[in-house]
Amino acid sequence: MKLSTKGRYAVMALADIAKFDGDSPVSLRDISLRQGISLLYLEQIFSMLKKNQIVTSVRGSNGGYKLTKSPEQIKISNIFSAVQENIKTVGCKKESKKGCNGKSAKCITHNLWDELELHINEFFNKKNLSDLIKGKNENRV
Amino acid sequence: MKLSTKGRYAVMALADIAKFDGDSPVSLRDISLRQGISLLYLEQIFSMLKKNQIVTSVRGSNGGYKLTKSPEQIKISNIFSAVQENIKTVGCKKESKKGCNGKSAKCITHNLWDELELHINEFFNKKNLSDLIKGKNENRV
DNA sequence: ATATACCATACTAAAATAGTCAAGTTTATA
DNA sequence: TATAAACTTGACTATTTTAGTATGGTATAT
Ligand code: FES
Ligand code: FES
Repeated sequence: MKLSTKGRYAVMALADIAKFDGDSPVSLRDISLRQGISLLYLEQIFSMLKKNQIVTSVRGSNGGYKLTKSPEQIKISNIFSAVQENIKTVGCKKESKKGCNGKSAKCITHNLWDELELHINEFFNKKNLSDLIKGKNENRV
Repeated sequence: MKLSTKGRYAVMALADIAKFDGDSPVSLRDISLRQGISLLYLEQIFSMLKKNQIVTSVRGSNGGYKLTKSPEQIKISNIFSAVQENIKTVGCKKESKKGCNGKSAKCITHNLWDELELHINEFFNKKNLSDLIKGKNENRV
């Protein structure tokens, strides 16, 4: 089990915007250069972030992206669900009565994975963008 | 991010053994039938569980597998690391000085993923097999 | 005008996953 | 002692997911 780059890059890029935020929007080109992420890949990611109102865009020369809210208000969970990289521990559908192995009842491990999912989502709900750009992270790229 | 079947099946199968534990060992054939997991896949998984002393095997007719310890003593984290399905949130090497994007420093999100990994491992350290076979799970398959 | 930067869709190589297949060895028991 | 049940090992493969590229736009500041 590992985190996908899509989710990680989304957070990384938004943290970059939060850090270099000013009057003018931040361009994907700058983020690409600073964070070492492919520009084309960033475009794909930001398309989703925009659709989900995490960022707004300014087109044209000197354009770029801005956060829709303050970094404190943007939770990691918001970002992950925007790029559709949700934590999905259980293989079985939540609404379905069927279990993960096609049986009629939920399996013996079902509650465990459900609890884990809750646990992780709690973590992502507690953390926001501003947590990343303050304190001991200050000197990070 | 999702859990692999290998890790989930390992826990499921061991919970099955814990539940049907008696004098005689539990055969993979029985587990396969009860839990709806491919027998051949189970064999692969149990090979690893045996190598890591989670189970012992009894060969021959009427053979099978037994837990090496009581269900209370077998933590989910033990099982996951035995089948090499460890949680690995960060893309970058722990010991390396380099970041996930090839840069010389750790990236701005590094601490976050590290914390998450710790968080998840804590959960898996707290949970053991006996948690699965008691209480509200009793009526589960 | 034109360069910069966002926007959208389609495509693809590589890696990981979720198994299967083949060919054994061991041992209880009929 | 024949036989079937069950463990053991290693290689193999189809499918899916991931992590991007590629192409061809549109909008706008200068
Ligand atoms: S994980 Fe939900 S039924 Fe098995
Ligand atoms: S996750 Fe470790 S440096 Fe980016």
